[in-house]
Amino acid sequence: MHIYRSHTCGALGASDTGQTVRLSGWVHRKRDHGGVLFVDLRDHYGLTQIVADVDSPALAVLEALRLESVVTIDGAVKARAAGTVNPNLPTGEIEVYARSATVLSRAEELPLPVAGEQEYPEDVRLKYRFLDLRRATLHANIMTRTAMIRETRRAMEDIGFTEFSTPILTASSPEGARDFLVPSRIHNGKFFALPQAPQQYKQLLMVAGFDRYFQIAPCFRDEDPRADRLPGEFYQLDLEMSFVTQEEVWDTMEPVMAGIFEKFANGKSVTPAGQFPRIPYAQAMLDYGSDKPDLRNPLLIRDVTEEFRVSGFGLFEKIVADGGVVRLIPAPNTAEKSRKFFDEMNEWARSEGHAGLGYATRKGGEFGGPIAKNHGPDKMAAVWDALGLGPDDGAFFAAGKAEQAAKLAGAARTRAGEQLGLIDTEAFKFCWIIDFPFYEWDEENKKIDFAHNPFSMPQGGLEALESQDPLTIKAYQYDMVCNGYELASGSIRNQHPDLMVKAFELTGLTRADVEERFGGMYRAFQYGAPPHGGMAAGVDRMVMLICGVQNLREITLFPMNQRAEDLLMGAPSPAEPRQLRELALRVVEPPKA
RNA sequence: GCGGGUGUAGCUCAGUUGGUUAGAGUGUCGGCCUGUCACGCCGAAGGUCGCGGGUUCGAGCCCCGUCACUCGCGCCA
Repeated sequence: MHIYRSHTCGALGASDTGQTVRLSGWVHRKRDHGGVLFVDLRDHYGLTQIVADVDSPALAVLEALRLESVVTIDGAVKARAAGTVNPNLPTGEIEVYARSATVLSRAEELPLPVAGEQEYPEDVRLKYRFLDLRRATLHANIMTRTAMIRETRRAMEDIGFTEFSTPILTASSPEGARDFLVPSRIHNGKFFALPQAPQQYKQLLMVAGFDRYFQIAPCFRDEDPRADRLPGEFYQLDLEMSFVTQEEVWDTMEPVMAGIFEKFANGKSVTPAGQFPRIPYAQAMLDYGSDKPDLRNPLLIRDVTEEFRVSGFGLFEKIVADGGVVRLIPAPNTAEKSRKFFDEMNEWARSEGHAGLGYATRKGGEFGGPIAKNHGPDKMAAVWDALGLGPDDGAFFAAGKAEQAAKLAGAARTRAGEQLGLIDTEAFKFCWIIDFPFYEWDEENKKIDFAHNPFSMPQGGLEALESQDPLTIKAYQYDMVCNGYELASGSIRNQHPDLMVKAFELTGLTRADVEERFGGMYRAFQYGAPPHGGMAAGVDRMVMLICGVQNLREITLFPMNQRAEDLLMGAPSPAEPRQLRELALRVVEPPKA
């Protein structure tokens, strides 16, 4: 017999009754009845109940053992008596009567319980991540993550994509996020950068003629994290295609993404491939107040600017007169909601830094609230009729400059949908947000800057760049959005050197700047570059959605904390003086003690 | 860098208007228990109420500062 096990802890069933077996695993739980002891023995595959009574030498061994110690059990499979079968356990029809128990590794008192799902402080979980990872939910999430990545690879290869690994030590990109730098020993004073994304490499692969590339790519950005944004490093499904239009990218990737989600959605509905709504950016900002709308929320923002151009409500009238807008967020069937509900929404808006969120209540056709009083019931009724709102529908109002009002309206739409229980939690609703603006106004530096990817193709090409107001130019640039999360971002790339230079010139850079900063790609485009485009999808976010968790740490093996520290490995840490000497580096501000 | 929330036993949390000795559950340790599966019963240990200052006869509770964690804003082409 194998020295550690004949079966795993998830393998035995009624048909194995009578067999002599050997199991190894962790002591998950103990139930000590004095004369008889039950141990739930756990491994990766499952739990098996071990029994030891006074006739077994295993009793004394197991009684003295702490939870999470590792043991080998020799014993016999016994069918459980009627009434003692555990229907909640796959191995619940049997138990193993222990003849002997061999301790392989003793556990100290645990800083973190493995059995059960009690919440535990983040720092303890991260410091003892190896224990945390034994816990059932996290363990299963990690397996789901790996299964999803395997499925992604299979799906991409099935439709003719080839996976390539691109360099991790590469050049700093002057645009975008803060880089992680790696000092060069051979070239003192010079630095590698870890890639924020394989963007330039994948475009070079298209120039090199590989046609369809993908990679489950590690990406590195030295920016502050969020619950849905890991500090330091994360993974993307990165892909690029040659000789394609943006519609072909969408048509190619809808089946891949819908397919992965359907496979792991566990009964939840998924927007079918071929039916992802394609919503222009400007429309999304009007209807949802966001470029990553949650389509599970049925509420639609309405523009009521014209209705308040002449109004007894002086505040809104003035805002409209000053060129601002008024947006309405319906609050359906809120006649029975207390005043408190509406007031709390207003307080919330103020706490988010907005001037305030107006509201009007309606009950049986009667309007309430200050906006309705001042605007007048007849004019309010006209608004309600025009928008098709009902006699028991209230509404929230966001007024101000177009951009701020849209942002507030979008946040209020999300919050109202949540508070009113309108979000369908059993669905994954996908859409594309398309036609992003190519440029935006950089208020800080008082200049035009790229709104998104500077390598995107502007719609209208060179002609648009030369003749149009830059801020009105759109890009062949798109995001894939699911349930309010930006899951992927992509574009058709600009592969014409002159067009590229012109695009950068409008942001204040020169041809020489472009040649210097993007030399490799600029050179590549001189020697026959195919039209190409692609996208990159956040693998971590996909797994997070499927696992139904709100935080990326619940689906990541060894995450860093919010201050970008690895508490398990103790990173980052000071460098040895010898290392610094070799690199010709000096730490000028010593780390705080 | 900025804003919100939290901080009380190892952990999850309660603690009234500022009032005597700060509690519960869980875990740990000890004892009992032959059919449990979140086993049960008895007992014990375990607290600088994050830290510093202030107000007060009296502070876990009020005020100021600070630190940590966390969520968000900035940032993330």
